[in-house]
Order: sequence, then C-alpha cells, then structure tokens
Amino acid sequence: MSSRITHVGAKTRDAILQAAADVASVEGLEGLSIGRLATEMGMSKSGLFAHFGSKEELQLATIEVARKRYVREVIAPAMKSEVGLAQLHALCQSFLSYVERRVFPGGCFFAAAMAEFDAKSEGPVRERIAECQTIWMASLEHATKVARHKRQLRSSIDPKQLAFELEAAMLAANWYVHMFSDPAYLERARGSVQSRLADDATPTGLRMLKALNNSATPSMTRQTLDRAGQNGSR
Amino acid sequence: MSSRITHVGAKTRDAILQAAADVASVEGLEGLSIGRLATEMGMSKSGLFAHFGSKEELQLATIEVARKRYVREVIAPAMKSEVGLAQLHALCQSFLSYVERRVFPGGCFFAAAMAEFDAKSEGPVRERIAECQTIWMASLEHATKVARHKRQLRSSIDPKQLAFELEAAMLAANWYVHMFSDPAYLERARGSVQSRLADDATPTGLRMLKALNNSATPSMTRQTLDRAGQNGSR
DNA sequence: GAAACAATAGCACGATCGTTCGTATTTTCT
DNA sequence: AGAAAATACGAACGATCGTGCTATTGTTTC
Repeated sequence: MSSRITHVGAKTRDAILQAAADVASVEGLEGLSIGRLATEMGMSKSGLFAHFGSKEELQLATIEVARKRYVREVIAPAMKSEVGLAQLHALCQSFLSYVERRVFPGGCFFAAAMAEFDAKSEGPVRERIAECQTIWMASLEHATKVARHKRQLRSSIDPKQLAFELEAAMLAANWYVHMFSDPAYLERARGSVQSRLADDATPTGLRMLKALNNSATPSMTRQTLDRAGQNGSR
Repeated sequence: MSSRITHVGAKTRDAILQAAADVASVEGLEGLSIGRLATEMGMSKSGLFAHFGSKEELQLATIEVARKRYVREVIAPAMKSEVGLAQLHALCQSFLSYVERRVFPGGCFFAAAMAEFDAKSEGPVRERIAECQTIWMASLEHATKVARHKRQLRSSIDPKQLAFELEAAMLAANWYVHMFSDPAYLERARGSVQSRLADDATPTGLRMLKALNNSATPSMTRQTLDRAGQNGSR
C-alpha cells in the first residue's frame, strides 16, 4: 500500500530529528541533550538513543534533517525564479522570509551551528556544518555569476565579494531579530540587499529589480488587505 | 607601597576571569565549566568557586573583564582618531584588527555570546550581552551622526542603516575567518567597510578616506619591510 | 500460532556538572 | 605577637550527562 518501505521506527526517528533540529536551533547542537529530548518526545532515554549509536550520530542526523528543511524552505522556493539576478534576489528574500517565519524557533539553524562550532576543534560535526555553509555561499556566488553573465550585474563585480556582503546582512539580521526581538532588522537587511544589488546592477538589471519590487509589494498589500477583510467572518 | 588597596585575592580573581574570557570565546559562556577552569588555573574547584557565589556570577564577571578588554583593544585605540568619519573608519579597522590579532582565541567574545544567547530565554547574562551589543552599535551610530554633521557623510544617509551594514560585514568576517581558517575574509570585510563609507561620503569625506588609506597602507609596508630587515639581526 | 525481528523500556555505570560545608592555611589588622 | 579575616582545599551532595546491557513489547513472516 505505502509507496515506500517504511519501517515503523523510521517515522519516530524522523519525528525525533525534527524536534532535535528545533531545540538545537535554540540550545545549540552541544546543548542538545538526549535525556531532555527523550522527555520532550515522551519516550525513554535508551529507546531514543537506540536510533543513533552515539550523540555525534544524533548531531549529524539532526544536521541532515535541518539541511532538508533549509532546502525546502529557502532554496527550493527561490529555484522557481529565473536564473540570474532574479534568482539571487529570490535567494535573499527567501532566506529573510525563512527567518521571519521562524522555520526554526531559534533562528537560522546553520547560523547558530556555525557560531557554535567555528572556534571549536575539528570533528565530523564541525566539518559538516562548514560544508553546508560553503554550499550555501556557493549558490549565492553562482547566482551572482549567472547574473553577471546575463549582463544584469556589471562585469566588473567580484561575485565572492557580493555574496559575502549579501550573506553578511542576512546573518546580522538573523542575530539582531532574535537578540532584540525586533523584526525591523529584517527590513534593514532587505534594504541592504536591495542597495547591494542596485549598486552593481546594469541598466537591464536595475529594471528587473524595479519589477521584482513592484511585484512583491502589492502582493504583501493584498495579503494585508485579505487579513483585514477577515474581520467578522469568524 | 602599592598605589591601590589590592586584596591578595583580587589578583587571582582577575587571572581566573581572564582565562575564563578566553575559554568562553571558544566554548561559550555556558560551556565554561568551573572544574575545567579550575584545572586550567591549577587550583581546586571549590577554591575557584568561592570567588563567585554561583556560575551566573562567574559568567557576569567574565563578561565584565571581556568588556574591559574590548574597550582597551577596540574602542580606546579608535578614540585617538578625530571624531567623525575618521573615528568611524578607525572603529571598523580597530575591530577587524582585534579579530586578526586574536585578542580572544575564539574570535570576538561578544559575537560568540550574542549567538549563544540570542535565542535563549531571558536572564541577567543574556541581558548584559544585549546591553554590550547595544552600546557598541550605538557608538558606531554616533560616529556616523557626527560624520554626517561634519558634512563628511551625506545628510541623506540613515545612521542606523549604515551602522548595521558595517557591523554586518565585520561580524560575518569574524565567523568566516574562524570557520574556514581563512584571513582573506578580513580583507573582504575591509573592502565592504571601504565601499559602504565611500558610497555615502561627501567629496570632503572621500578625500579623507583616501588620506586614511594612504596613511594605512605605507605603514603596513614599512612594517613588512621592518620585519624583513630583521633577518640576521638575531 | 510460533519464530524471527525491530523497536522501546528499565536499570546501572562512570564521569562531570554546580554547589555546600568544614577545615586548614595564609594574610591583614590591632 | 595574637586575633580576625581572607583565601584556598578536600570531600561529598544530588542531578544530569552519554552510554552500555538486558528484558519486554509489538510487528512481520513462515
């Protein structure tokens, strides 16, 4: 009947890891304790532990489900945009939306993990986190290169530098939004992204950016109106 | 004899806290364990513990010595520059130099602490970290306002936005330098700072930035030559 | 229905955590 | 010099950590 052979335990295993990703985004991957997680899942410590051979395996598995969530919530939506400047713009907006929607309760999982492990000694966990971060930066950089090749960004730009500046603004927003519980920092980051792209855009690119913003703002307005229109309906 | 009444224990207490700040920049303020710190200091756990009434007190005291170190290594040097754009520039260079010089072995103490506590529930430690971050951002913002008032930056700029973008680049450099052991990210951040300031500078400000860079680069060259000239002298 | 297997629970281990207490050593004050 | 105070130590506490081992439950398979 089921399209996939799904051992009974695979479902609980995934449920555990989803919860693990949530708590790790708040407490960190080291702060993630097996006992605490077991209590939260309503099962025994040893029962939960049996799904993974060690805490390190649990951490690595947690990273993997977090990565899938990140792909689903950030990367995939942006892939629907036309490659080039539109996609670069979409990646940034998608990330900021992902922070805003609290896809992970503690903010971006990978930002937190990078901050936690960047000074720590080597190990498989640290290595995997670094890989994920590299891949993300590479996709920003790749979108930049395509945009440049399509003459939407000036040929004189340094893709690595632009990717760095975009990511910097997004990361900073991620920290400040949570530290000060102030969503205004998301708007600051959106402003930074806009400036950075506009600074380096060709006239063609500028027109595209203008269009992207005109298509985004009305949609938000409509959404606001829709929500306002719900009063009295329930 | 001594100019300051210095209870004998105050010296060891400070030594403990200096070590605590170092390890906290790597392991985090929660990862800081009293037993580990006592071993590192070559003293008993209870003897060390007696200096603070609780772990929270230790954490708060650690933040305080870290803050003093930050003021000494980042703020104070920049205060020697003329107020305004020069000082804003100096604050940024000073921060990046502080990361480069590894004033804390795990990178910026407050960046690490902010990342660790930003999603955590309220508490005195989290609150103090937020305060320190606010003060730092305020000094960037203040320098920006003075620069604007002195007509070194355009009157149309948003000081909060500029401070956000400068801080974003510096924070990102702090993470990436350590995560990938690649000092090139410091140069990326320096480039970002330069671009951000130049973008918003008036002609007067631009001339000043040009001068600041011409005075910085030869000094580095001289330093390099000096070091090269040392061969054979010892 | 029995046998085989996967999944969970129970219990205990050594280690380390923050913390307390009583005591010994050192420094400071009178 | 002697009293008082500051400082450090050693041992132990309850709690929690990650991790094993054994038994019990529940689900497939013959």
